[in-house]
Amino acid sequence: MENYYVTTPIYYVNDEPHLGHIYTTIAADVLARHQRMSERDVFFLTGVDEHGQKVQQAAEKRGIAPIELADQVVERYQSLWPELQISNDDFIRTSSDRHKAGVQAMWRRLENAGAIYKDFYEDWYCVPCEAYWTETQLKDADCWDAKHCPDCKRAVEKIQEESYFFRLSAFQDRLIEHIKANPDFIAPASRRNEVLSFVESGLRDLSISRTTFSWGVPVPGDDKHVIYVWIDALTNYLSALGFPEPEQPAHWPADVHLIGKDILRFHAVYWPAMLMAVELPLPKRIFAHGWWTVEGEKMSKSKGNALRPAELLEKYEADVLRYFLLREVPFGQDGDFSFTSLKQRYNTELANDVGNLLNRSLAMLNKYRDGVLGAVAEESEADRALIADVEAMQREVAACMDKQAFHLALERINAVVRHGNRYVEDNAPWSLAKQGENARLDSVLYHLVETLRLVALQLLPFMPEKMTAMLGQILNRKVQADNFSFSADGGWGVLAAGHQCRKPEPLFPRMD
RNA sequence: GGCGCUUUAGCUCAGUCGGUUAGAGCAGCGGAAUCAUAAUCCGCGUGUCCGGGGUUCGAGUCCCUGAAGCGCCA
Repeated sequence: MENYYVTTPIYYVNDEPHLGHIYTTIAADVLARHQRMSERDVFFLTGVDEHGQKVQQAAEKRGIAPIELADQVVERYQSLWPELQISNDDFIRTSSDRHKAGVQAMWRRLENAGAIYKDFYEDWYCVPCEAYWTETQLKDADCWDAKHCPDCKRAVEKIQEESYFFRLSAFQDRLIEHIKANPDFIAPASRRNEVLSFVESGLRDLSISRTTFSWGVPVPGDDKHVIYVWIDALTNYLSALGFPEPEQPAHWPADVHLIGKDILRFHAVYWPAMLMAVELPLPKRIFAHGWWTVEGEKMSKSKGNALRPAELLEKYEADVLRYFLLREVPFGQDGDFSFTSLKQRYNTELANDVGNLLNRSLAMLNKYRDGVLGAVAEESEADRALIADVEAMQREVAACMDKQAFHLALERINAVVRHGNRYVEDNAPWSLAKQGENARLDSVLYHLVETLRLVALQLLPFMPEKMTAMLGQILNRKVQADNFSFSADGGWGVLAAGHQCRKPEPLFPRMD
């Protein structure tokens, strides 16, 4: 079986879960579920980044140990994921022993490869932002006199410390070569351009250790130093797979790292360079998605308009959120979360189109045929067109998923649903029933139910609960989302004549 | 300041290699049907394709230039 490895970033425990976190994780989940249905050996990883000065200071402020603070926030993530139907195979914590072992092994291998050296580091640091600023950056931002952070305007501290460095500059040419030779390595294309121009403008070596705080993984053989965020956090993608035992885990390299655009450089430049240094294969793809605004406004703490996942889940079912987030905005672009728009998509696409097609089809099957599917005597032109459309949808959705084009996949599925509704009008089963044309009636109803079944199968990764319910109505048995595969269930004609369907129950009741 | 991207119907956007009347969804207007969650289906768009210049038999699609917005870097 072919492997498939998909990751989210590890989320920083200084932050409560918000819309951006659930967005990335839902996207990863949909990919994982789709690939499992395509019978690939899927490993879907998410987790948390617990280390760093910010967490250490926040914990001190509250008078608790960093690990206690981390435990509290970790709990929020770990209880949230099941509610959103997230099917991750593992959850990595950077405070875990297995991760620390992986990070220290990574460090040693970088060291053995001659990619690490010790020097002095001098810079200006903003603690709240965890950002370093050079003197020129402060001057350019007109912040030099006041000595404050160009981002948050709070005070920056001068920092000079002994530090280990990673020879990032040594990998500049190979990175450029790799990005150019692999057009799909960084997506979307606009991000790829940005990374390329960043690398081409010249890379500086990277400071990779700190002596100013202790909450992290110690540098092997030099306990004064803690390994700084890059090597610590990025190595999670390997440590979760057991690295360094084996040195190249079976699921490596990752098929896709899903990330927010804010951490693109770390994933598309630092991480590949590190992997080059230790001679491991690079991830096949890095996809940076966009940001959400809420009702047209940027989310921020001061505005208090950040959407809390727990509150959203009180208002909407997980599947509805999953659908909306991936349908509303092309993955990779920024988008706006508005309740009006969510309701409109729900009512038009889910309630009116999918839900109602299911409902009217099963209602007619029950009304005219006691819920029992008949045989298809003769295929009409319209029947063949419908089948061809369903099969084209299956191919095209698979292609979309390979490109993380969720919105296009959903649009394509919706097109089949609309075709189904048109097919109902064109063939008017109610007239066939009235005129006693039972052979044709059976055939039309069969094509509808089979179309619905295959539509549900394609939507299953997006809306596991809703589609389980839909398949339950069609198949008339208790079903589980992870028992379906495209090869076993995806063919046209799996349902046999004589099959009994349930009476319909509204799947997506209209919102007011 | 450098590099890049975007600007197409009321709204959100699609338009591959330049080639017949520039498309989709939503919203709006009109009609049909009645199986259904009053849902569905059909019909209806004379849009300065941001402005200006150019290349070409022909440009939304290529080149130059200007404007507005955005991103990355400095």
